Amino acid sequence: MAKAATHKPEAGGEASAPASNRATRAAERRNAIVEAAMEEFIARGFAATRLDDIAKRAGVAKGTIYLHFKDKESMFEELVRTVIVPVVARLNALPPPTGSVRDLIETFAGNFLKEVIGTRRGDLVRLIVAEGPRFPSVADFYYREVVSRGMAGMRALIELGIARGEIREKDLARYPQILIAPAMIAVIWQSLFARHAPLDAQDMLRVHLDLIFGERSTT
Amino acid sequence: MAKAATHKPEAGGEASAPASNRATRAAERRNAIVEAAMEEFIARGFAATRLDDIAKRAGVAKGTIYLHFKDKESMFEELVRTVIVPVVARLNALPPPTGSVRDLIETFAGNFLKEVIGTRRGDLVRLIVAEGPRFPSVADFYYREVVSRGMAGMRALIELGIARGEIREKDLARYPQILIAPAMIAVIWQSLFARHAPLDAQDMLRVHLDLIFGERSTT
Amino acid sequence: MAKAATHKPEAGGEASAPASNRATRAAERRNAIVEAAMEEFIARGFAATRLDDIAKRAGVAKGTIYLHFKDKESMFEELVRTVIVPVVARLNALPPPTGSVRDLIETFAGNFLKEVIGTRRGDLVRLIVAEGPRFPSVADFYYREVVSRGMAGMRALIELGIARGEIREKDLARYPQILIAPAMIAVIWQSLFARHAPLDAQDMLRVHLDLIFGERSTT
Amino acid sequence: MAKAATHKPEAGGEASAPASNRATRAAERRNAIVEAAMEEFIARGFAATRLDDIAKRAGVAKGTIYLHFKDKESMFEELVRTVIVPVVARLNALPPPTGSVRDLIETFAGNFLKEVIGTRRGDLVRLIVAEGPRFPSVADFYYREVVSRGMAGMRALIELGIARGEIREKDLARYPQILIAPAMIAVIWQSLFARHAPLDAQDMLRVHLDLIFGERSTT
DNA sequence: TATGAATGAGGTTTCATTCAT
DNA sequence: TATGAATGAAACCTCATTCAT
Repeated sequence: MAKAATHKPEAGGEASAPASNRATRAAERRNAIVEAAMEEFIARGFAATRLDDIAKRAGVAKGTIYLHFKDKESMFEELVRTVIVPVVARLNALPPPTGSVRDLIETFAGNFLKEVIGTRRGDLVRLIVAEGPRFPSVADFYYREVVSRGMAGMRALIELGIARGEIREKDLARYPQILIAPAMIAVIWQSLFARHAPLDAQDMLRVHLDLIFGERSTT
Repeated sequence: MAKAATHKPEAGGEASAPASNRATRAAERRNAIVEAAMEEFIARGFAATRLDDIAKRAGVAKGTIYLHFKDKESMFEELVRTVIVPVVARLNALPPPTGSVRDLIETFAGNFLKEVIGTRRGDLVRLIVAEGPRFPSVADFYYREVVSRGMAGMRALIELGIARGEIREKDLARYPQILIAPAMIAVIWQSLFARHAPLDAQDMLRVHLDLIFGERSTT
Repeated sequence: MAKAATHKPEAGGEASAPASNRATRAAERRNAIVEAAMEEFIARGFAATRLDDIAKRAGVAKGTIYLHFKDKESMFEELVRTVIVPVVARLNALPPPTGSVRDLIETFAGNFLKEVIGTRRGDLVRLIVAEGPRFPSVADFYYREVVSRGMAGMRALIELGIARGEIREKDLARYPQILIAPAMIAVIWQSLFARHAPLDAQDMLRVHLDLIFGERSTT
Repeated sequence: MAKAATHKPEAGGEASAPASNRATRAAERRNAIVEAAMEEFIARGFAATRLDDIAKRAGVAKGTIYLHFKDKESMFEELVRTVIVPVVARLNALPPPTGSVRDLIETFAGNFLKEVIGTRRGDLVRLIVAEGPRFPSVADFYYREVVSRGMAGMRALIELGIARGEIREKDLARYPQILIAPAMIAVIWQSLFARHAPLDAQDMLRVHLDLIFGERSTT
């Protein structure tokens, strides 16, 4: 890690020039492997994914993978971690609540849908659902880092909504899952049934929020 | 094991035991294989399941599987069909709507939760979510036989609820998924996070129905 | 084992005809694998031996090896056992001592040399010396089954020789290894240095016995 | 580690430290590699030894090995030579025979046992026995430099003993191997069977010499 | 000269599928 | 029909060797 700064301290300005010492290139390779592995694992699941294909897609030799990961299982586990970390960072960087709770949730969930539905991120969720039971450590990590935090955040918002009188159903605070449920369903729906019956996730979200907050009077 | 007596059971007359003829025994074997395969596929996923284990669990020889199924893929596909058929039959045999729509849904969904959450049937749902993208024919079949019918049924109930004034949110009829969402979430939640935070699916369902129908006045 | 007699009880006389039911053929295959593995392990040592070559030499597919042995290590261990067992049987079937102790030892050791020096059996000894430290279980087995028994037998003979006045050096009974040493040396010598300086093991044995029993008066 | 100071030690004058110039450091590295390789080859045999481990143990990078040796095989061959050379030097520097032949042999063999049994040198003997057949050049070298010289020396001693009347068995001169045999056996015994039955090599040697020279009258 | 990341051939092992019995 | 031994393609993983730095 500290090595990155060692051999070629970048000389100050000028920058762009060599652009790649050993450590940098190693990190790039690792990233390429993570990228490629994500694609393959999502497309085929853990067991059916071949390291050969990951290597080919990442543009490295098979052996190179083993310089970065102990074996296929560890690769899968670390990979999920690696991909999830920025998501967590995002969650933590949420702006403080201003405006109505409904607007807040609508904005947040809207963004979520836009960034998740039909994207690789969404597929990652499905991958975790699919492989979780075989990779308890992955499920645990996902629960700890994403689910439990997300739940806590939702609960806080719901309580705020109740306090402000926007939400009437007081028991909702006990089940923040209800708030998330349609989004989850949308994610799964898209990857399984999109070609039979596409789903307008944003509109469905609006209807769902109407159930919770009551229908909008004017908008 | 008992097989010693199996080989020529009808040695006596010609039709002495019509119930236990070749066709029946074959069907029994096929059932045993289906049962065993379900368990294994659910426990390990398609790719990681070994035919050896299925055969062992079913108490047949490995070769026997190939007398009933063309290959592993076909077995998986047929198997999902086989298991789903009774579910569909159930859906079709629903009693005509009597009483309030809410009671109807509550009863139905309550039963559903009881029979699905934490049972092999629930795992089947997760299995389809997991393997669907690799088995479009499975996803298609599931959509056609279960999802689309379920959706249609839900939509009909919702429209009835709207007509009777039990449901205020008219747009809900466009998204019957919202009605199902918490149940789906509960299924997935149980298999991934039950040990971190068990979920009272029945109670969550009640809260969700309160959102849709309004809180119960007396009960 | 008992299966060998099951399916085709050989019909009485006639014999030669089918000659090979399933169990028999399996045993033949196993033998072929053991034979081939011996050759390869002796020629290259454990680590450098390829299962591919063993399979090829045995005339079976690579996978077949795994029907008989758990993995390469177990194969090596079981193989040494398999090959050593008849040797042990031989040792146990030695005739009771008649004639002079010297004649007895000379005959026995002579036969030993004839059957071991320059044969695969001799190479097995070298193999055990070579791989023993990496396969304690093999060394243990060899010590228990062959070495300790051989030592005990030698000691008994030496004590008999001392009692009869044929052997003067009483302490020899404490080191039966001395009796064996030249034979062992001969085995190793042949496989390492034969082409530089062939060794007449039988004659060397005679000289060694002269040291122990005194030179023969007439012969 | 300490390497930080290594890079330019002679920065001062031009010949400030002639002892620690490039050539010397290279030789030191080569020695470290030889040492480390010996340990590893002895512990695992040729094929199972990894250059990675040798490099790690020697404290150099893997690539450095290739600056000193062409490849793994050459390294093994050169290494045996390197380690054996001092042994040969020792043999050549033996003091001229004074005192009785028995004392001479007893002293020499006693020292040999002390320095070889249970030491790395003894393991080297076993290593050569183990790998010799796969490395004829090693066996040849060992025969030429050590065995044949040792044999010649032993033979001279035996002839001296016969001439002086200390040894009665005249044919012994044809088989100096007999003199060495117990020592060889002891070496092998220790590395294979020490934990089952430790062997007092010095005492066994004494008994063996008693056989050759006759029991000591007084001592 | 020294490094160690990268390579890829080659090894062990697994497992879906076949087929003689 | 049923069996299960046998097959061999293909997977994962290792490690001697190379080469840019």
